[in-house]
Amino acid sequence: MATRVSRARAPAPTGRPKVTYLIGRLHRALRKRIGDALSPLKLSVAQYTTLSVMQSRERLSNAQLASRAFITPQAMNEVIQGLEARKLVTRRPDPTHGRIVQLTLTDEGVAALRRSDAAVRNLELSMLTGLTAAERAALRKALTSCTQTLENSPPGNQAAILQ
Amino acid sequence: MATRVSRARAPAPTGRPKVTYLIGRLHRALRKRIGDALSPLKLSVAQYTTLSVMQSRERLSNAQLASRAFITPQAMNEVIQGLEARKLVTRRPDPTHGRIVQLTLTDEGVAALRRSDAAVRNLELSMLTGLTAAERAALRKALTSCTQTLENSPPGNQAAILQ
DNA sequence: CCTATGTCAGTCGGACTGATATGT
DNA sequence: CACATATCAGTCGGACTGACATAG
Repeated sequence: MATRVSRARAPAPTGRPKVTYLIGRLHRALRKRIGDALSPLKLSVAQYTTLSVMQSRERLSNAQLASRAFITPQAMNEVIQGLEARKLVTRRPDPTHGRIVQLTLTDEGVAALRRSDAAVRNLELSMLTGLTAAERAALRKALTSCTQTLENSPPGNQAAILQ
Repeated sequence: MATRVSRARAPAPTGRPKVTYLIGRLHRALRKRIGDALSPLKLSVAQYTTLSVMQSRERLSNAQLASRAFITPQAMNEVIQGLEARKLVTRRPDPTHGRIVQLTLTDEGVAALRRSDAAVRNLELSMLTGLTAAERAALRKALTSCTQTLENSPPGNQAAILQ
């Protein structure tokens, strides 16, 4: 039979466009723009993010950086290698622990961070055009809430989220 | 009314954690979870997204699908190839245009979509735990606004958008 | 000729898992 | 030995650009 079932379908109780989808789409657009904005500075998005993390607190190990950026140490290691090759960070052994390598921003790294930060900030401001200050704050709060909920809930128990 | 400007540090008018960073982090966590939820169904996130797009309106061409998913036709083509290999979609030439290939969900595709939709919906609901209905609506609205602003603003004029 | 569409090929950034070496 | 840290190696999904053939 002619299945013209268009509106008989139960719409998702989460709202029409899934937040999942919106996040993915925004992420893609944002990544592209940031990549473009950062390309003159020869910085990748991951590198910029890492530099940002290093800004606030220096002398972190690779493992600590990875933990803060919520990626694996291996992935962070690759980012760090790129940054070190460009002399934006320095590596030196921890005086109290032979295996740990301390990472710090070089002066060049600080300069690169400052320049790229300006570019990203402009981009973010333009993106947030159309939202009031209250809406921006609410957006940050909502994104943070979602992320924490996801990261804290053990995998596989989405159905039993009662917590 | 101490509007004292601290010029020792960049004040970051966008707020402390950049929305950019929050989006990236949430996207990563979300992608991982969806991937896990979809792995029993042998579906990738991109494949699931594509199936979702096909659900609402069938008989789309690859170019149309790509446009709706906001990716390049080449990227969509690869996704479609995977779906066709798994017999979740069928391809047949457009009767009125020899070059265009119409794509439709198979019964298996509909079934796979339904099952994965349930999984993703559960995941999304759990993610949104902690947000009121109004906050969820505001989140959707804000994400949509940001995406449209980014997609509509021509590249390279971020600096022209004054705060 | 020009445009849109499909598709092959190569490449990329970012992240993952596994394995391994080493220091405490 | 257990454990954390670093790092090499391989792989992956997802997306991109370029090049090209073809249909209208």
